[in-house]
Amino acid sequence: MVTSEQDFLASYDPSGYPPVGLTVDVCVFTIRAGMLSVLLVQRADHPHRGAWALPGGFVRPDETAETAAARELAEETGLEHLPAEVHLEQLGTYTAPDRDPRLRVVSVAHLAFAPGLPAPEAGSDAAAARWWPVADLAGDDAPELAFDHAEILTDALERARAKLEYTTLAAAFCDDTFTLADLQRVYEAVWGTQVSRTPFRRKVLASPGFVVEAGELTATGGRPAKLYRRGPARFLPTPIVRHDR
Amino acid sequence: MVTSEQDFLASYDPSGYPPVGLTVDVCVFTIRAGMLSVLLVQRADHPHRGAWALPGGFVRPDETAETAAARELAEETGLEHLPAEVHLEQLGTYTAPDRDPRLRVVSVAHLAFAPGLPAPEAGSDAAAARWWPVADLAGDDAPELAFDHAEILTDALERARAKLEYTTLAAAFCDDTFTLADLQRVYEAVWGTQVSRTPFRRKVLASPGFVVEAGELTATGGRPAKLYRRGPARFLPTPIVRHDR
DNA sequence: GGAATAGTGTCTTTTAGACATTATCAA
DNA sequence: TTGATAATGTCTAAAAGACACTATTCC
Repeated sequence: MVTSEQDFLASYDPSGYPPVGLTVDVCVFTIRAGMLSVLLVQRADHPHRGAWALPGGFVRPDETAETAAARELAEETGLEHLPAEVHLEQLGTYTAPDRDPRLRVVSVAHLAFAPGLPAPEAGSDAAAARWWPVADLAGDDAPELAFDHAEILTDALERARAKLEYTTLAAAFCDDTFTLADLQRVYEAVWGTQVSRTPFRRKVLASPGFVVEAGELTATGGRPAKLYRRGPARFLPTPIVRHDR
Repeated sequence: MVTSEQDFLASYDPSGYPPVGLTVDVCVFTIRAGMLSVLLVQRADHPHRGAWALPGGFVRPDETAETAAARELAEETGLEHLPAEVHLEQLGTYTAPDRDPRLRVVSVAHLAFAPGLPAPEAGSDAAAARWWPVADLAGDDAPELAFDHAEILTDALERARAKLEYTTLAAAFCDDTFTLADLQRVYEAVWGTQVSRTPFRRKVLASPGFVVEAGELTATGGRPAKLYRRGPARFLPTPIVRHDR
């Protein structure tokens, strides 16, 4: 029986195990034109040349996976520093031995929520970079996704949808100040369903620390709406449940 | 700017990056004597000699992390094959560069729920192996945990407690047949709180596919209870919420 | 019969959901 | 004034939670 201690000793010998590459991929969601969208880059090189992929890259020796994901995210979105309101969390790790044809690459996938961000620029490793509405990634003329990124995206979507139910993370999609209608539209965009107004407003306002009044009003075509900011709460006392339909 | 493609090329050269070890750790919970318990092994070698650790080991070249976790779990519990009712899922990946003093080791932690299992045997790499009530891992005479395993355990506990709210996984802690009182005791053991009977029973029986009647009765000191088996459902239509106190 | 445990009925309070009503702006 | 959007009030139905009551076994 091979024990883990023997494995450990074997690992001191570089020939004991084949090399393992450690990367991060980031599935960053934002809402653009009312649609849930994800940032993808088009690969300039083999393998999967021309296919669209989640932004990502290798974890450097002094980095944690999360640090590397934040760096990649800032680089790909062209920002000097990642804005504090961007939410970043680990999604899961993808370890199929043949997921990269060149060598064993293990990817720690991350999930990020961001308010409106500037249009991205292509890096030197990417032919192009753009926001894709997630609805456009399912149909017949959906682009091919590289590696196992379609699976990662599916998992990220499900995680994001579930997180809106019991956390305050929907506000991470909003600008610094926002109305309750803005927040409701986030839920509707992410879930792809209608949300009924009255229970939604009641629930949000009854959740301490979800939102706090900013003291200002919007100036739009209708009655001005109160503006809110993100509150300190991270979890909802009782969930906002989604319904099919 | 270092791009991920340059990183990829560098990784073909073994000297481009220091070697990365890929391991799994498994946080397997069961309920013994009414207490939520976790399997720990006592380390026989440095580093952290004598400290208690989560069972785990290296991922082999042909394995996924989940396959490796299932293998380690079966080995440590002394079982030939992992019983089908054991639930195993990925918890998260721990990547702090210095979490192992010998070389960079990235660990994909897993979470497992198991019904009553035999007392484990120590492997060749472990001085001892035993089930620890999680309540005994917090106090003053709690054992020292190796590496970052205390952090992993904390994350696993929180995940387990949350999962009972919206999934049917509590039944994974039960034997093949069980009573509703057994199931309620699972919730109470994992959450460490009281659960009130009437709403609990109503919720369980109103959740299609959570449990199905086995058609038999217990023969105990009181009125015989109906026995149930695990149903096909994996998620609850509405959550069973925990309350503090 | 009494203790112990399982199961059911019922009452009250809370919450969800639908919908009507009022409020405040711009054109 | 009209249209648009925000905010509030109200009614009904469903669910949660507490608790009492009944049922069935062993001693």
